[in-house]
Amino acid sequence: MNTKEGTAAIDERLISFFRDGVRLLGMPKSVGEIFGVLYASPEPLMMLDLVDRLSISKGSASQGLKMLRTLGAVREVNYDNDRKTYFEADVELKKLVGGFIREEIRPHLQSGQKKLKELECELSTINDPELREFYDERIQRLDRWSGKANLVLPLLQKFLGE
Amino acid sequence: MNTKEGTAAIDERLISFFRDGVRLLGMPKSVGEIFGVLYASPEPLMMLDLVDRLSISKGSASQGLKMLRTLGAVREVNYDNDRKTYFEADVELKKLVGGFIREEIRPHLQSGQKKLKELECELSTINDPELREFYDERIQRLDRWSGKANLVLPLLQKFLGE
DNA sequence: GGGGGTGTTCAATTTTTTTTGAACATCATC
DNA sequence: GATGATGTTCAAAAAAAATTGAACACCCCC
Repeated sequence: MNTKEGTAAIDERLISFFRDGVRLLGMPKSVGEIFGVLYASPEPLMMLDLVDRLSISKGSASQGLKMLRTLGAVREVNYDNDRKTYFEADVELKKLVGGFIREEIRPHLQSGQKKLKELECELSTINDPELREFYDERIQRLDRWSGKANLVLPLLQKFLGE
Repeated sequence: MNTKEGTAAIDERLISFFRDGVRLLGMPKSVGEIFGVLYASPEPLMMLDLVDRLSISKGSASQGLKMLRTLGAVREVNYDNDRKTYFEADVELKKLVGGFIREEIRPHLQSGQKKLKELECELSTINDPELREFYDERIQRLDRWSGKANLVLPLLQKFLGE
C-alpha cells in the first residue's frame, strides 16, 4: 500500500464519495468504502488490506467484496506472481450501476409485472361496471408504466456505459 | 370507503405493489402502503381512513402523507363540500418518481459533484507525477460520469412522464 | 500432515431506521 | 369559549439492517 505520498486526503474523499454514492443505491456504507479504497488504489489489494485500511471486521469486508463481485464492480486478479488473490475495482462505473440494475431493479420490476398480471385477472370479479372501469384504468396505467421502465433500463445502461 | 364490492383482494395487491415499489426507492413501506390505498380508492380519503385501513398509527400516516405530498405524489383536495381535508393520489407515477429524483437523487449528485471539485484541487498536492497521473485519470472518469448522470436525469423524467 | 496466512459463514450485537403513542395544535360548530 | 373531530410533533419503543467476531474451511509450502 502506498503510504509515502500525501494521498491520504484524496483517498479519504474518494472513499466518502463512494460511501454516499452507494447509499443512494441502498447499499451498506461499508460496501461503498470498500469500493472507494479499491478505486483509489493503484495496486490491487487483499481483503486484509481493506480490513486494516477501513478498520472494519473481516466479516464485513468479505461480505462487501462478495456483493461487489456479484455486481461485477470488483474482480479478483493475480498480482506480483504471488498465489494469493487480490482485488481490484472495475473503473467503469457502469459495472457498479449496471450490476445494481441487473441484480436489484430488474427482479423487482419483474415481480411487479407478475403482480400486475394477477391483478388483471382479478378485475373480472368486480360486478359494478363503473368500479371495474375505475380499477381497469388504474391497472392499465401501471402496466404502461412498467412497460416503459422495462424499455428504458437497457437504454440507460447503454448510455451510461462509456 | 367502499367495502361492499369485492375489491379487497385487488386493493391488497395494489398496496403490496406499491409497498415493494417504494422499497426500491428506499422509502419506508408505510409510505408505499399509503400511496397504494389512495391509488386504489375511487374517492379521496382522510388521514384517519388510512389509519383504519392499514392499522398504522396516526404518526406514521401523518409523516407518510407529508413525504408523499413533498414528492408531489399525493395532494389535498376538497370533497363533498365538507371542510375537512381529503387526500388523493396523483395517478401519474412520474410525480412519485420525479419527486424522488428531485428530492433525493439531485441533491446527492450535487454534493457528489462538489466533492469532485474539491478532489481536483487536491490533486496538485501530489508530487510523484506517475501517481498524480493515476489519480487524475480516476477523478476525471468520475467527472465524466457525473456529468452524464446529470444529463440523463431530465431525459429520464421526460420519458417517464407520459 | 502441521502451520501460517487467507477468506467465509453465521449467530450475536450494534446501529440505523421506522413506527408508535401521547401531548399538543388547529379549526369549524354549537 | 367549550367541544369534537382532525392533523402534527417528537421522544421512546420496536423492527430492520449492518457489523462484528469467533469458529471454520481452504490452500499452499515446508
